[in-house]
Amino acid sequence: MSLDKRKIAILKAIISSYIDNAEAVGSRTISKKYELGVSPATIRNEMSDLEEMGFLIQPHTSSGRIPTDKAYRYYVDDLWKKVKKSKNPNLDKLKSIIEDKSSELDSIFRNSVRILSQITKYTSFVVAPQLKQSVIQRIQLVPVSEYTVLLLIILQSNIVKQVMLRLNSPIPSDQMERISVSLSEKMHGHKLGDLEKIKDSIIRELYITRESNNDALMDLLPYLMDQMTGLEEVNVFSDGITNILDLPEYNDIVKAREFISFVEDKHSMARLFQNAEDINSDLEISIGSENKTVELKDCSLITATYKLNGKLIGRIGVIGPTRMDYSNVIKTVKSISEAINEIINQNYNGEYKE
Amino acid sequence: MSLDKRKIAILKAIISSYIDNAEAVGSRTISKKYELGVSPATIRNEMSDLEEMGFLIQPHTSSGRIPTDKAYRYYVDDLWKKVKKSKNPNLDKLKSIIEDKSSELDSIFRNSVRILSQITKYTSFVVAPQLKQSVIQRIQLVPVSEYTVLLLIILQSNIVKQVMLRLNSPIPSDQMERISVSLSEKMHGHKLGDLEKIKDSIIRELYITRESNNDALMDLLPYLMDQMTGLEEVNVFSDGITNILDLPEYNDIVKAREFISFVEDKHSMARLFQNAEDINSDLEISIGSENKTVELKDCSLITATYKLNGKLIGRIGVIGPTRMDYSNVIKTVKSISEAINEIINQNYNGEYKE
DNA sequence: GTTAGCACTCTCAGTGCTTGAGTGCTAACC
DNA sequence: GGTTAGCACTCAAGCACTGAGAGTGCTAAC
Repeated sequence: MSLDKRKIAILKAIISSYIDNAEAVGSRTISKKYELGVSPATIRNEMSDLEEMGFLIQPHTSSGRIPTDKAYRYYVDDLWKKVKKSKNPNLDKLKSIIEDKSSELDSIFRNSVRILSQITKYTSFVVAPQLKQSVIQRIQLVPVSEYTVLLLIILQSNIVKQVMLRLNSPIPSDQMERISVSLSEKMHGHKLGDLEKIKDSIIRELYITRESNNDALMDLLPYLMDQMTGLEEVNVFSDGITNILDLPEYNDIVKAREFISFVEDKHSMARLFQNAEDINSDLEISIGSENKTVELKDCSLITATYKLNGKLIGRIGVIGPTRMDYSNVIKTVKSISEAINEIINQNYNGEYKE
Repeated sequence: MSLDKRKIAILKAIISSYIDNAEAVGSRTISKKYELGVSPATIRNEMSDLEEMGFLIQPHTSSGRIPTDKAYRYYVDDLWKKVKKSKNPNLDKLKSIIEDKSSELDSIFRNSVRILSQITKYTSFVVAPQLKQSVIQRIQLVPVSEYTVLLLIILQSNIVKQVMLRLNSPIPSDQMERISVSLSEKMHGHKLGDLEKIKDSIIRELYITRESNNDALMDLLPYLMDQMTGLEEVNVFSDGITNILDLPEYNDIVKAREFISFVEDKHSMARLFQNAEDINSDLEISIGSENKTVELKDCSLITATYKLNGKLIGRIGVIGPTRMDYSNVIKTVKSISEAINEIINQNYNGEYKE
């Protein structure tokens, strides 16, 4: 038994209908709504075949049929061929919305997820830069008050991380710059994630050099290093969580609660993309049981990467039911990730020109 | 008809029982669970009186009774007398949890709402500093790369706001400091919220002075001022939103959705505390219909202020059903707000000592 | 190979009945 | 006069039952 043209047409019709209505699709519905030129009885025969082939299941004997994950996979692969090369006509408009007011990374991400969930009507999220891989450019201390100093870690990607330090004793203002320079020298070129490892050796080196005369620095150092190594938190933004409450599949409070808990938990979201190997492709679609996480076995995940300097640093995407409007979501995720990529590579990666 | 001792005992018993079970309370239940020494029939008579006085209502003729907002108000006022002066034995423990790892404001707030919702099992939130009232201490530009500069706005409260600026042309490094000083001179002492108003006059003044020779500054200025005035966003953190899905009153998806949408919307949350006059008291309890917002007419809100320099800058609190565990929530909100106040006044307001 | 017809299945919404929790009222009690 | 037992009454909630409707699979005819 093979997937001939008519079977494909019927399968697509069933998937479309189910995506629209979330109701099991019967043969009569198909023959009425989609002009296939055959009677319900014929469609019934084909549907029976499709079920045997694993593309459809029947919730109960006398009901219509619903697509399986395998069917969605087929549908999406087919769709992808068409969308793959399509140009994005609204790129500039999207960019200006995303970059509205501020080109701060956080603001870019927040705007992106907002617009993504507005367009798709599903839940969207960004797993923001895992800065562990980022290389330190230099360190700058900025005095704030007598007993507080702002520590800026300027990364080579032009991202700036900040930590507020509390001092036990004031640092003379003439030493502030010297300390910044010393720290920069020691840390320049190291990855943020490696700080933990090289912490002790940096402290040792500074002890040996003339810097050990610098009391203020030596006092501050262990505390400062501690604060810096505690920076690797993953940032997750999400939006449109309530959108799923409009979907009939989440009429069940228990299911809704599970979903929301999962999405709201940064750690579970971050874990989705922990194994960097799996997520190399720019656009990744994971349908139902293809998800490794049990909690998402009824969901589909469409995510895209964003890169800086060609290096993958995070993912943006949409979570929805397996019955999602793949066509729209794929296009939207693709467009928005393209927009983000252009924005951050303009702003954080060298010669920006108006 | 007056609230004699027995009526009060019965009323409290009914409220307790309803807080625990969310089920209309009958006379038999009261006489069995709470030892009042009278028969159900007597309790029935008293309940009938309490209903007439507006403390109870009956959802339908043959059901038990549930407390009205008026009853909760009485209950809470009574409770407050006892809690008011109580000391908080866990203050130091709370402080260390809240200040875990970082004393960054954002991190303090995030930790606070997390622990607040964990303890209370309701939804908690912080409406973070409205910086409009904050006074600018000085301005500092920090070079990040050839075409990017980080603008730091250091406020007198030791809070630092940052904006990333993109340059059309590089600023010579010897001018960077001079620009910082000029800007600081002009803006020192002004409120962040007033920038919009004084923007033009600052630009004019700088034109008149020798600074107008400083091309880099004059190029940058309008863009910089625009970015600074766009900073007044309100920050809202929340946690434990899913907790409400465990409550029977939110078994209804529509109600749950309304609630979550409201809490997730920063603007609606911020609006709760817009009228500064209303919220002077350190601990504010707003029950059901006492809330001005229609969306919260079935909710109670328990919030506390946090202050810097004696000046109110934000609120932290809990939203839950009117049937909430007031005793626990009031104590917890009180403790946590005390902890926050101590932390931020140590860190952001002068002489910190270990 | 396609289709009309028919028997069959299963869900869903509506109906009526029963049960139980709770009330209000009355009359008796202390 | 306050308290209580007793009783009739009310209403929601759960349960069984029913009929309608949507859908299928099979068979026989086209």
